[in-house]
Amino acid sequence: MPASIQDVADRAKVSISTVSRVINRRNIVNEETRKRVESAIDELGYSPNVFARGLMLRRSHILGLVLPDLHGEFYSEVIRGANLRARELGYKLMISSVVSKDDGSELVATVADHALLDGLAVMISEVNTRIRDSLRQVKAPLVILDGDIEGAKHDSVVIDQRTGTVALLRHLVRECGARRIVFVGGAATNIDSIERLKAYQEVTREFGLEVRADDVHHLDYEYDTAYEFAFERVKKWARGRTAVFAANDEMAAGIIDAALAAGLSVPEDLAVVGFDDTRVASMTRPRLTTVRVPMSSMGAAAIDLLVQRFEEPKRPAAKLILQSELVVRESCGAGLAAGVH
Amino acid sequence: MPASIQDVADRAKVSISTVSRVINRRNIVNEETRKRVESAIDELGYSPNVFARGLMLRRSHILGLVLPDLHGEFYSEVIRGANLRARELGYKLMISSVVSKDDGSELVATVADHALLDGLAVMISEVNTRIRDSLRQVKAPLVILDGDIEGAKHDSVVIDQRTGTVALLRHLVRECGARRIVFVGGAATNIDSIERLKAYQEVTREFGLEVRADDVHHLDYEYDTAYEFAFERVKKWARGRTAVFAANDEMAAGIIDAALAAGLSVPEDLAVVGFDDTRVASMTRPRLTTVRVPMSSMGAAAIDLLVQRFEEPKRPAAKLILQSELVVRESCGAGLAAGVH
DNA sequence: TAGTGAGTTGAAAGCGCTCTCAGCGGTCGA
DNA sequence: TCGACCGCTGAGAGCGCTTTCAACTCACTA
Repeated sequence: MPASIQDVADRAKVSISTVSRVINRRNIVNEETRKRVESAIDELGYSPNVFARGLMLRRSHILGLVLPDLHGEFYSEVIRGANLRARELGYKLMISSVVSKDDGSELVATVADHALLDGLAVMISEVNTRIRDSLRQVKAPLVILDGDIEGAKHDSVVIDQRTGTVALLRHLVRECGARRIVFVGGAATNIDSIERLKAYQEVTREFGLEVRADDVHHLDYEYDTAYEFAFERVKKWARGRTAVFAANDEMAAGIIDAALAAGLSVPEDLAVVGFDDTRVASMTRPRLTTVRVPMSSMGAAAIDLLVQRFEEPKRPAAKLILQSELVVRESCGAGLAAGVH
Repeated sequence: MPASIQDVADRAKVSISTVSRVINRRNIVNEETRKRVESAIDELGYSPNVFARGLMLRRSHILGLVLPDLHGEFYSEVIRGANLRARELGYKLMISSVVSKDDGSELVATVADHALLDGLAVMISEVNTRIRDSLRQVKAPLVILDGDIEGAKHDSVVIDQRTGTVALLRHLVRECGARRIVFVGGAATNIDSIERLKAYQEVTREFGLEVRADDVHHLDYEYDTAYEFAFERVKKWARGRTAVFAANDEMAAGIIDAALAAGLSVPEDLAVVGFDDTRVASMTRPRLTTVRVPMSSMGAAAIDLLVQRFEEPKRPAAKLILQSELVVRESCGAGLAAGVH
């Protein structure tokens, strides 16, 4: 049984009130008394019971982070950013994931005992009403990553995918001479995919590019799926100045490998670009032209907003927009086209 | 202010004792009363206060996971495995990292309020006395991943790196015809590196392979470092039937790319193998022959041991050994050598 | 008729802490 | 000389819960 505040008080020959005062750094304690208490604390290796404290203060200094899935570099970086910042600010981080086909009940379970959590950051990747419903019930400070819940006021961190995507696609058309762009997205309900598709439609319209019926596809963000999917089509795609815009790097890698396996060369016969700028983007050959997303900054920003909210509960809901950024490598064939033009 | 047990009691016209009994599934409550209480709970959206409960029960159902660094796929997979298993068993996971050059005090800070944590899993990657010292003070159930603390009894999960490494290196010699193996490790104090180096020495001795003074190197597990390091040496290495054994996949990828950049071909001029079987291992060209490490199983196993410990506090310290496994791809040139032999 | 025990419930203690309030001795201005 | 105030400290209430203990009701048995 660890030492309690009473043990410390006994040893220092003071009341527990005084011990409490010493701990909470109220400098209203006599110098000498304070020293006596402090050494009693040291000798007993005392540290205040978190539960008793939480019960009184209604503050746990624990923040929750809920992600769609813990797989892959993207999430790992978000966690990393959040963890570091939480540490800096004196908070602890509790992590949880929501399995993909969740109806929201699991999320509620994670969140329900929000007496435990001072605040909660949730990353939303699916347009799923159930999840939104359950989130709306959360009373603790809430930060939504990458999405929005109407009807609930909360802070949010979003990535401006549009700017990056538009820059990427314009680059494809202007610098790389693409005349047709094929879109390969994640699930049709995936928020990021939807955003990227929107930007895709915007740019194709801007340049008057023809979008054929089978130029927009929805897969699942996986390498293997993209590989198989692409393997049957790359030859067709390769006729004409076609570029493939994959909504993440993994799929782009799969498509590149499918093209190479089919005897094509990238980017000469087919340009391929990705999204996220994860580790794989610099591992493919040719290396991927992609859009960099500030993953760890997202996590850190979420924590920042949460903590700010504690300090200033009345502040109007903030929406933090993080920029995405075009990263040009070889897979788009910019160098080539520059010669052609 | 969320509803308390008293609110529920009032609404159901019973005492708080009865509410408590209903919650804790003691079936000693009258059917009818129970229903009344349950609907009161529903109507108020009541959920018990974690702190009050923790104060009484001295159990939080929160487990801690401390990792050396949250960067990279390896750790991300450990977290994932741990998170999933914790969920299954009804526990929550608190994550923290220890910055690399820590003296252990940060770790203590993470751990100190162990009233909060029911148990703790710590991954150790450096032979660092300070960290060990602070870990020895932990009284809560402790599981050490990938290391050992003498003087403290605790459960541990280790990966049998030897078996996998030996299989890998024997494969290099027997199937790929390597006559010289260069070792490129992580930091000299890194536990995994040390283990892998031991196995390296064992196999070179077994086959009577000459190990020159500059055949063993210690870098930092990074792609870039390995690339630069290798770039100056690959031509020298390539004379003779040399293979490079990098202690992780990232470095192996850097070395492959350095070799290709220097105009060599892998594995014909130089065989390169890695360790971990992370995502990059299948992204390099040629793809990496490596050793698969059960990353997410490690995390899950740690949680299992922790929970078992609660149920059976007196059980002697267990050491769970997870196997590593040789994964043969193209970078070692097995196919080639088979032809040569 | 009283005693027994099962089934069910409530009163109250107490977990370890924070915080309000009152009380101590002493100094100071009126 | 007295009240006001200051610096410091302790008593005690109370946070929301679990759990012990006693009590009450209602068969059922001796």
